[in-house]
Amino acid sequence: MSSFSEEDAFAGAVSLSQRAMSARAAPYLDGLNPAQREAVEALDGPVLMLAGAGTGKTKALTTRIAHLLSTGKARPNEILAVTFTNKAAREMKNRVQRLLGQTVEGMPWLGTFHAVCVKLLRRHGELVGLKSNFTILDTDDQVRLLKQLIIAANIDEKRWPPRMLSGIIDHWKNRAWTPDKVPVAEAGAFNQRGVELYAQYQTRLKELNAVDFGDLLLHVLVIFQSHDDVLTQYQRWFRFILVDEYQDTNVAQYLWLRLLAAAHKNICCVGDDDQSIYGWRGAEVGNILRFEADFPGATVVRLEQNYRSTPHILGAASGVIAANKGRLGKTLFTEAEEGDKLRLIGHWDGEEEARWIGEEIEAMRGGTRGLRPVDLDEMAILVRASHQMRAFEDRFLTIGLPYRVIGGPRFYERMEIRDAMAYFRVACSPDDDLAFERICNTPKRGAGDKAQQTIQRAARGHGVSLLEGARLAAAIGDLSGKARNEIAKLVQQFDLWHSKVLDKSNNHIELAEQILDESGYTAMWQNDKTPEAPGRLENLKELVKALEQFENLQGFLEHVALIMDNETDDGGSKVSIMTLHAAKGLEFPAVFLPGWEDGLFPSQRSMDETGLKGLEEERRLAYVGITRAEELCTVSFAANRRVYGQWQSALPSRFIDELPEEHVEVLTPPGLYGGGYGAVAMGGNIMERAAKADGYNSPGWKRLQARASNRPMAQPKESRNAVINLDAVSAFTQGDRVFHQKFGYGYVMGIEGDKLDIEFEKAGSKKVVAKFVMAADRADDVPF
DNA sequence: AAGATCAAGCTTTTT
DNA sequence: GCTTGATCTT
Repeated sequence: MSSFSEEDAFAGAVSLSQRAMSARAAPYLDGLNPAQREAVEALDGPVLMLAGAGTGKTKALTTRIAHLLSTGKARPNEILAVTFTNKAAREMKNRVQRLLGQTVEGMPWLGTFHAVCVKLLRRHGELVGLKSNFTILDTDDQVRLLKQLIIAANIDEKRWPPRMLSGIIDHWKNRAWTPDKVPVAEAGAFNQRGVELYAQYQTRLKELNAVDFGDLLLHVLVIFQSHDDVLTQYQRWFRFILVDEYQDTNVAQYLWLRLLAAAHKNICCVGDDDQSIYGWRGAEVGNILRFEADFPGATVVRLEQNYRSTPHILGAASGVIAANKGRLGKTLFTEAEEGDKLRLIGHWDGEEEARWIGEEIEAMRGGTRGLRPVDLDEMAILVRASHQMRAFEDRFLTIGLPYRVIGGPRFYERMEIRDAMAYFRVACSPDDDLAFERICNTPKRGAGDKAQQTIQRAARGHGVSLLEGARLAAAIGDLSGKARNEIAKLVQQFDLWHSKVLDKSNNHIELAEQILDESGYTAMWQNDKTPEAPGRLENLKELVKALEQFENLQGFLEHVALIMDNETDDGGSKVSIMTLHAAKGLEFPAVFLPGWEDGLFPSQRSMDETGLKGLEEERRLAYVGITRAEELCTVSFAANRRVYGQWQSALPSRFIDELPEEHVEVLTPPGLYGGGYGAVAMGGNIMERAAKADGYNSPGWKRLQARASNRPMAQPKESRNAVINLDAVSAFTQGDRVFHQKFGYGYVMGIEGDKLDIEFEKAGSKKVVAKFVMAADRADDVPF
């Protein structure tokens, strides 16, 4: 079977004039250090690039692509370059273009594993029983489907939640186990019914002409394994393979790559075993550790010169990671100036930690810390678990410190976006039962459980889609009055919308707006009085705007499933708050690492579930955290913390003991040290170190003291922005109705300095800096 | 069928 | 402590 020709399947136009390029010198090679240069120039055969944090990995990788292209070794469409995130793929594409100083048309095979697999599967899906227009389910759809199967199988969904099954199936797919390949030892998972349900789920997906994320890879792998001709074609076509973040690959991805590289072995894997932090979702560090065994004679290049951090930061990070066993081992070095030591500070509780960090950020911003003034964009707070973020959000909201949370709910995962997408999905493919089910009673159409069961029955009885089932049920009269009318109307509307989708002369953006308006979906949110409603409407507008970049609705839906990132930065300088996981690949001049307490970090659960393996992964997380910092890294811990509403005390993280003393400066909060609870917070070993470092004479202590006496900041209510703030305050009087981004609507109950005491309708009574509040009647005009 | 009230459970996250 | 889902009530 070779149904494709080179022209259409790999339609990446070759815009580079190869001969001209190869004749010229390669200026892009000049900026490389010897190791990077070696990694770039070893074009043939297997290469493992062990790239430590901040060693110019992306530079080496992109230069390698540029080199492949400009030497004429490969055309843009003959290079397979896979990443894990869209962001990484985008960045790579941009940098290759910049290196070559011209647009590289094509590179159609530079993308995420999933995006590449979608492309392959659209073409060869029939080999695993898929039509080329299959839909991609996200986790939400997946779980709802599993729930139906669990109920149908008469299993108590309380004891055996769908999420759990979804996790098990994902795990199996990560390991490249189709239902027939699941080992007996594991098959009994989920109340002995795991494999059975897995098989049913796959059957159901096939019926729906749908795949989940795991399937994208697994199906392609199965095709490669069972269709030699197809595999051979791609082995020949992808003449050079590059893999980013190799330490994060799972078994399925590993097998996939190994098959593709088997013939020519021109595979270059880049990664850092010390930064493997995704074991819990199937990544196998073993893949990178085993590379040389898999590809005998591989060139192994170590990138060890770090261009990011100061020696102290690097030293602290190396000290921690050294405690891990089974590393490939790298010794990072830098030519940077010594800089500040990593700073360590203990606090009484989580709130105080947040307060201290807030003040520290303000001080650094003003240049008070003895450093240059640091912009908020240059600072980040990296936490282990997202619930830690709240303390910071609360604190920063109160003191009026702008922040941004990275991660969080992604745009396309938001309820209103998913609802809107479901409408579009049914309009495009009336057979999309999952989508229909989602919006059938949203907004409320009087079609509750009972009505939906009737529709289901009608559909199943006649072997048709839910939409058709609804048509039948409404026609026959199985539905009660209100539901019947409403459903009949909805079916009619979908007929109209579907015909408009098919009619190419229609503008898809107008159609999308029409669907959202006529269905009553927009109105539903307009009538909603909850504080989130305006934001949701804004998101819907955003969604419609995103349509502009696509030719039609179908095209949009196809792409959206794979693009889940949400990079909406509304300008303005802000401190970033994110998890350590989200911080991988990023860097900041100043980094705060709060919550270094045993149980929280390293996470108790991680250690309980996977023992030493888990602990080592936590340690790598610590390593990732420290190495994000360029100039200043501050680790902190709290003696007490409220977890799920309960106060709990904890000991400083064991990772703190692993920080080499010579790279650490122990800070003692002014006025707290020796004051009883400070000592408690510091714990025994930390106390020792504090004593050795002679906290009272350390530069950090002096700076802190200097700051405390110089800055009026330390006294509350007399902020440096007093003028501005008072201006903001004067805009309000008691009793005003106001709107706040996070807390929603409320009434001003009192004014205290630059803060307003507001009774929020949803959030209760809060004191908030005036400039973060607007008059309620203006709230509707302001996009946020 | 829809709102209200109550119990349970709770890392890390990309596609 | 707070959100989510399931059950109860009208």
